[in-house]
Amino acid sequence: MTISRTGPARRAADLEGALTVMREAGFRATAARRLVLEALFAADGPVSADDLASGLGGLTSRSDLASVYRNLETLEEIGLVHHLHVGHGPGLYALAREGGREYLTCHRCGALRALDSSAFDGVRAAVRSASGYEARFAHFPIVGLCPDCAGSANGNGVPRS
Amino acid sequence: MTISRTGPARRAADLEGALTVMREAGFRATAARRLVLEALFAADGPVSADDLASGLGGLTSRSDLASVYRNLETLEEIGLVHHLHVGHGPGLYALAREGGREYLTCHRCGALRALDSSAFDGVRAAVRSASGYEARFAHFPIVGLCPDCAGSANGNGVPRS
DNA sequence: TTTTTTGCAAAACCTTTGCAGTTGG
DNA sequence: CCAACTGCAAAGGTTTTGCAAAAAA
Repeated sequence: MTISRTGPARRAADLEGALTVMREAGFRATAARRLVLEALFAADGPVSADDLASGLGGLTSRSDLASVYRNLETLEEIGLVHHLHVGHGPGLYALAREGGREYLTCHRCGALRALDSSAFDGVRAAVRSASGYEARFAHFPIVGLCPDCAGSANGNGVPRS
Repeated sequence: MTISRTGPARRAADLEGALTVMREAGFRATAARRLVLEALFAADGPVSADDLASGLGGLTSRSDLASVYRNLETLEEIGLVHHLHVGHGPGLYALAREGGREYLTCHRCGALRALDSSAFDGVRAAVRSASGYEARFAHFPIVGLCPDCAGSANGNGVPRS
């Protein structure tokens, strides 16, 4: 499957709530899925599939990378998870939130900033007026220079993309 | 090398002009570079390294993919070429243009639209006001629904990202 | 001649897939 | 019990790298 047909964001308060949602959606509550969800709840921002499979460096238990990918896809179909792509790195996954979040990332320092979708309404209007496109920054963030990097002069530092 | 330190856009009118710029920058004018440049001049939009190595499907001569990648990197350092990333696909390369171009792409149909950087000034202002970030859409385009796809209802079709 | 560049092959990186064995319901 | 799911291993697509041979200046 090449397409991830993302469902609407469905918020679960905790692990058990998420597993209940899974069962209601007709999926099984397996150990592998529990591990992925535990790691997602433990993470404090979007993380890679490899981070999740590695147990976030000791925070949670290790699991199989292929299963993590398969389960992330399933969780995303259900609407419990969403993912985005930052620069040249691996895809990043996070628990979905009510209303949705969209992102900005700094090409100099790699900072990733998440805002509620509504914060981008003005940007969307500007894009619409410039091009007619209806922009979304949930899956591919806006890339630019963050205020910190813009502040610290310009010629030094190691750009990340 | 992980970083492509893009030089300022430097426009060359034709193949020989581009090779002259290369020599002035201290690089050799080799057959492999000539092939890459020929293909870039022949292409009518951003194309992948593989497209270039394959001779654009018969339009130009085939060449070695690894050399194409190395030469694209060199050409980008010099400022003759720039590249961007669209969705999940391979990187796309094009000859640089005066003033620079930035992009929008449609996540439904894959359309890629290039505009002069100045067309994005309003968008940049909106991003600055929402977040303080100084946005650039030259390397990672704005992703959204193009007017055509937005027009043709919404439920069908095959999304490309 | 000598330093740069090439072409091939192999590796690296992220992600997907095939399949036999396991498990949740 | 049996369809859904797992874990491993292998493959896929893009890009990078090592290295001996070739070629530009």
